[in-house]
Amino acid sequence: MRMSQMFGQTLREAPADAEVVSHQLLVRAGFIRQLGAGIYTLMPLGMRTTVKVETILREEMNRIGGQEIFMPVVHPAELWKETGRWYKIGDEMSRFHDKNGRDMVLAMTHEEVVADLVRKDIQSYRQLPRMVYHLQTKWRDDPRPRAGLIRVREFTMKDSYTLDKDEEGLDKQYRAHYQAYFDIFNRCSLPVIAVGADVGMMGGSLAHEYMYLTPIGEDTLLLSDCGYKANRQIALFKKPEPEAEDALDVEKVATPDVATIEALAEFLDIPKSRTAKAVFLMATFSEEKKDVEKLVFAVVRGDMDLNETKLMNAVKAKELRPAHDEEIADVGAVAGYASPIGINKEKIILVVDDLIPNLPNLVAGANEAGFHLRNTNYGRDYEAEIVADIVSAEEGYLCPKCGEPMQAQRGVEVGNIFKLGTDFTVPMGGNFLDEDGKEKPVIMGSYGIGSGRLVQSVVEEHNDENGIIWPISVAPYHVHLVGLRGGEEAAAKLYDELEAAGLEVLYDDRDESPGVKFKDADLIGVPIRITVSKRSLEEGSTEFKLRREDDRQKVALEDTVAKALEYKATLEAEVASTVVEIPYED
RNA sequence: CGGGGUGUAGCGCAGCCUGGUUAGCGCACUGCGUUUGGGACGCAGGGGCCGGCGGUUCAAAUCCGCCCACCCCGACCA
Repeated sequence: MRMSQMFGQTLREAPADAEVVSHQLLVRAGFIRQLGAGIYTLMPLGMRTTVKVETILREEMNRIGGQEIFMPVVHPAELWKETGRWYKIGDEMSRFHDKNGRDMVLAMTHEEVVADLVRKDIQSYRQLPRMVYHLQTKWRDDPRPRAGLIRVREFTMKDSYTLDKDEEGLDKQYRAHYQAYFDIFNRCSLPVIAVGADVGMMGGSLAHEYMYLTPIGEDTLLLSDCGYKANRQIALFKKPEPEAEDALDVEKVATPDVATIEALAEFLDIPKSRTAKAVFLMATFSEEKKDVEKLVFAVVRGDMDLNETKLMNAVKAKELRPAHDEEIADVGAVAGYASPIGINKEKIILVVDDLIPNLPNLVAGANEAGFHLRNTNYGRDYEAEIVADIVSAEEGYLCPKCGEPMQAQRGVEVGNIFKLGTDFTVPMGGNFLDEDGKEKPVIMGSYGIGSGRLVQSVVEEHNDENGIIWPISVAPYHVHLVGLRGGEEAAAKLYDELEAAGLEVLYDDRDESPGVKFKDADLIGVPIRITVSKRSLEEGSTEFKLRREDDRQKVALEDTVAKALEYKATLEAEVASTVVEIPYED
């Protein structure tokens, strides 16, 4: 590509609304342009890198038996009504009517379409196992797009789906993905870890998330030196052992204008850990066809944070939202001064963290504005319907496996794998006839990688103060050829020769000063730079520089193509050497 | 959805508080000339419904109201 002909330009300054380095660089270097919140155009450079990433995705999916298909981005709503997700998912799914007034949806994901294919095309166990995948646009009207391509509303995803006749088959395909995903990220030179994850709205039994560890990540992970690692949504931890203490009599104390745990601890001069915190949430349950809301009253130790994912799983709700003050008052509780003692238990589901029964003499609300109770004791003063772990793990909490303090780190979820089971094939009738003559639902797995998020994560990992430093595997070009004054003719000839040798070359033939060309080369970040100038030609040479290194090297003009091929091979071999077997961890 | 912030040329910004010539600066862009190994210089240019609507006023980028868009934190999220 001759730069003088390329659509798009580099920017000296990044737009003010780009905060994350990788976002700034992708915009400045001319890879992406924003169209709206969470909606981006891929420019020629961004497109080339994306194609590189997608090629890797295809190769690795094909390698484990994937068959590429292409499913639509617009779906009839009927499919989503069949699995219930039409009702379950809120604003995040965009809906519209076609000209006949039929409900349509923009695809957020494709489980329903796959299940529909299953019921149309799979009849026998002889047709299993199978694996299909596609690369397709997804639309999720996310409440908060952010950080460039890291979190967008419209994005391209590689999603694959496995179809099996039994759990063993699913496990086999799941493990194949587990390894293939590491291979994919390694080929992109992106370091990731796989962590246990909540199955969330996908349902199913087991899930891993592939996390790129970085402060710009939006998920929090808990990591232990012993190897335990999990998303905070589900991370376990070892609860502290409280000191034994005799239960004392309940005592009502006036606590005027003390409505928070902080204020309460200060007012009574006690640690927050000696208080019980009450949190109210409205939970939605499906009963028959209707949704029913019920107030969940959760109690955790005052210094700990409620984990809504754990709570949601504990009460088996499909949705949780903060309760309004009126809803809290309706059950006889007073926000800020609430406790389970003396509450109308008919109307609520009381859930107590499993640490609470071991904690004697906690301070809790009196359900009366301005008053708290000292020395409340679980079992004597109240009992809960559910006792479960409903607290979020934090930095420094003890590892559930080894008991040592854990570290909290942020991460970007660049991929995930799910054992879905029969959650989609049962409601949609995706059955097959098994060897034993019985009809059974096909067992599914679902596996996703967002290509844009992956591209930006690579940039976040590989950059310096001058710009991007692409790994050669996903670089938009292999070689950035800089032609300076006096070297135009030789550069143009070299450009043709390099391309003829199979190299992808970005040739800066613009009428610009050397400074501008070098700055742009650094910004765009192509791994191998070759400069041809009057100065170099006087010595009969060209100048090589790797983007990631500072030193330059003179190479005889006639050896330039060979040298470029050699560098490319070396860099590719380096990347390839990182692709290794990763032990599978549940 | 809650909190905070920003909308003035392609990008970065000043002007607004205290209303009043033709709305300004840097980069980018066009032409000419000089320059040429790390974002050059001179001269001459082009480009703006000052986010939108409404109001106050003789007069609004500037004051007031409503709306919209975008960004950040949180909530949410396969």
